[in-house]
Amino acid sequence: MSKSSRKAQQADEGAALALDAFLPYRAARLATALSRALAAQYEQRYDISVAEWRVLVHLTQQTEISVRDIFTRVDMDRARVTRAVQRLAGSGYVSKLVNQNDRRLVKLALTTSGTALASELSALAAGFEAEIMAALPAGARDEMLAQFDVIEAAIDASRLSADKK
Amino acid sequence: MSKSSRKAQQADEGAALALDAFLPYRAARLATALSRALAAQYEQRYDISVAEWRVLVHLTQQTEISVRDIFTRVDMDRARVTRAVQRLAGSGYVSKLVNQNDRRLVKLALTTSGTALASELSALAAGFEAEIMAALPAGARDEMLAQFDVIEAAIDASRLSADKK
DNA sequence: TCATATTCATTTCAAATGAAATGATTGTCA
DNA sequence: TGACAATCATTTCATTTGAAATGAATATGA
Repeated sequence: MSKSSRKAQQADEGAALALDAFLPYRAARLATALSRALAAQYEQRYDISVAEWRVLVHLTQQTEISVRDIFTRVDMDRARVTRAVQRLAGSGYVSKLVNQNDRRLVKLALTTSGTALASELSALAAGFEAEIMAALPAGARDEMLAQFDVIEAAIDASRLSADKK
Repeated sequence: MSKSSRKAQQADEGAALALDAFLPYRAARLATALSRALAAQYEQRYDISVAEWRVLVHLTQQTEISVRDIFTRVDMDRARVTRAVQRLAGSGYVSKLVNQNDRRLVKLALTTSGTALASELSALAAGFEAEIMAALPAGARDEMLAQFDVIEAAIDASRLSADKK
């Protein structure tokens, strides 16, 4: 079907929103494409879900951390973090201790094997990203991330984001 | 907590992957932030889900279309499209007829009220996007979408994406 | 033409998801 | 100090999700 023939099928009312040029839709599509492609690299090989992967990587950056610390920073539901942590603890990748300063908190940390796994996964992820980003000019990635920051800030700023969950 | 104090907590092994600078994670975060903020604008007001919204907008662009046409173009599962269509048909926004040329296919189209709703939603969505994108320099949006195209193409090209669902 | 394969939409079923409830702990303030 | 509110992690429960199964229709090719 040619592009021009499409016009004949256009709905008559008003200017139709072009979904392919609509940022929220395109962002969602990009995110699932990236997530799927990356997950295909590690899911079966390491039997790790996306949520578990995020927790693992997060623990690489900050250890001795609580469930709350993770889900506030990592854009996941509290329940999802709890479940990911349970599974990682069950597999021996993460240790769970009670924080003695505040016994409501859990003190999470990578075990030795967890650290090793996180290293492997980080390398895999970095390689994946490098391979993908090779298709773009040099500074494009950082520029893009900076723009993401601006957009997220704009969402927070305007009361567009309602009350946030 | 200062940025430098974080260093003390860093795990020792290798270079930690910075999640905040990792594109797949950032894309996912951006997508959910945009989706949530936009959905907050219409979900309760129109009682429409994200999936239904996508189907509706898609029908604005091409009418007389099948379920398959939608889910191949719109990055949704076939089941999800079927369900969204069922709900839209139940609400009287979309008509479902059997395509007489190929009776396996469903012929979807917006009803009058569906067209009206789609117009309202499109306007709402366009306004939302404009408000958000006002935070970025002029050409930034199109440039970003072009980069998304490149990234998606790179994912498809490399066998990184396994066999695609 | 007939048998088989393929394509389409839907349904089924198990797993993932997240909002709200729960129980345990700590903070607040009278 | 003690009552009440707030915070944390977990669990519960209803909903959503998507992979695979199903059934109907069409395509293929012997």
